Amino acid sequence: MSHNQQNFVQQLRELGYRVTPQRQLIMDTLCEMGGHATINQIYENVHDRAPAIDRATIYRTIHLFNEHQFVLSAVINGQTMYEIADAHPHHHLVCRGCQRVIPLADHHFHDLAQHLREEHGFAPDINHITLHGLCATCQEN
Amino acid sequence: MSHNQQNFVQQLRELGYRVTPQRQLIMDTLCEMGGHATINQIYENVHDRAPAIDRATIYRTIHLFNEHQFVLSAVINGQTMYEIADAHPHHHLVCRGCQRVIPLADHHFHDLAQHLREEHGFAPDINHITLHGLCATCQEN
DNA sequence: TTATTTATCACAAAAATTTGCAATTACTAT
DNA sequence: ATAGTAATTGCAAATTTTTGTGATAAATAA
Repeated sequence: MSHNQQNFVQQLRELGYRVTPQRQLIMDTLCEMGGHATINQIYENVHDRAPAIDRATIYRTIHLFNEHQFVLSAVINGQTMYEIADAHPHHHLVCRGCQRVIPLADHHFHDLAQHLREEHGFAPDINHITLHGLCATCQEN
Repeated sequence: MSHNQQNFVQQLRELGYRVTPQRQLIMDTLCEMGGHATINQIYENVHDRAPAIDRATIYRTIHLFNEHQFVLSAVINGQTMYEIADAHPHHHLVCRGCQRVIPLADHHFHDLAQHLREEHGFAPDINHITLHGLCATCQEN
């Protein structure tokens, strides 16, 4: 029932999709879960409230949401994690040594994004970029 | 049998892994395939030459190679693609409208990488970054 | 409201990926 | 060379993800 939720209903309809109880519940659940969640965690949360909802519906819905950027995805430590796209774009550095996730402010990608727009006419999705690498600690080992 | 291959054998041993015929054949195959390949394409190529090699071995081996950056992965159009890590780092812009893949030269990430190193002590893997977004053509629609 | 249309759903089946395990084989040290 | 050891493999089973399909229900128009 958040502000996001209102937009979401309207946008779904504009895109020609139907607003079903399943989709609304899944979106509600995602909002309440907050941070990163796996498909299975999402399923379990949804299933607690509506046991009849099938896994296939979770998969199809999350993919639909992701396709239209209602939900963002990132592969962290081999697991695909999903997160609601909110008003605070942020990025992650994932260390492949210790699997630590370091949040990164938005502005670091501004120059790059601007360059891509100007030189390539390409509008990058820069709401949620995940870069992998090695953190300071793990570089020493 | 390429130059890569020599390094690869040595590096595998240094990391404490064994150099098996399976691993060598999979590496050979990846070298010969060149560009992006799905797990299934890799399996089929390997299977043609060595039918006894199981899919599980392909999965385990590709994941091992990816973990140690012998092989790079990128999710393109929902499919995970694998590619040998070669001497020519490059990046991709993937359009989520038309699924077109636009190659991008290495130097665009230099500033960003330097910043991450200096400010966060983080050493990013910038050999093969994939950014998603909308290309010039698809933005008009 | 009610009827019509068609996207979406639950279920089942298929396909893809991961995991457990006994047999094999690469490496190491004798 | 040979023996010892431990990682790796193929196979089978388990798990996860995707897909096909008839029944259901959301949107639209009368």
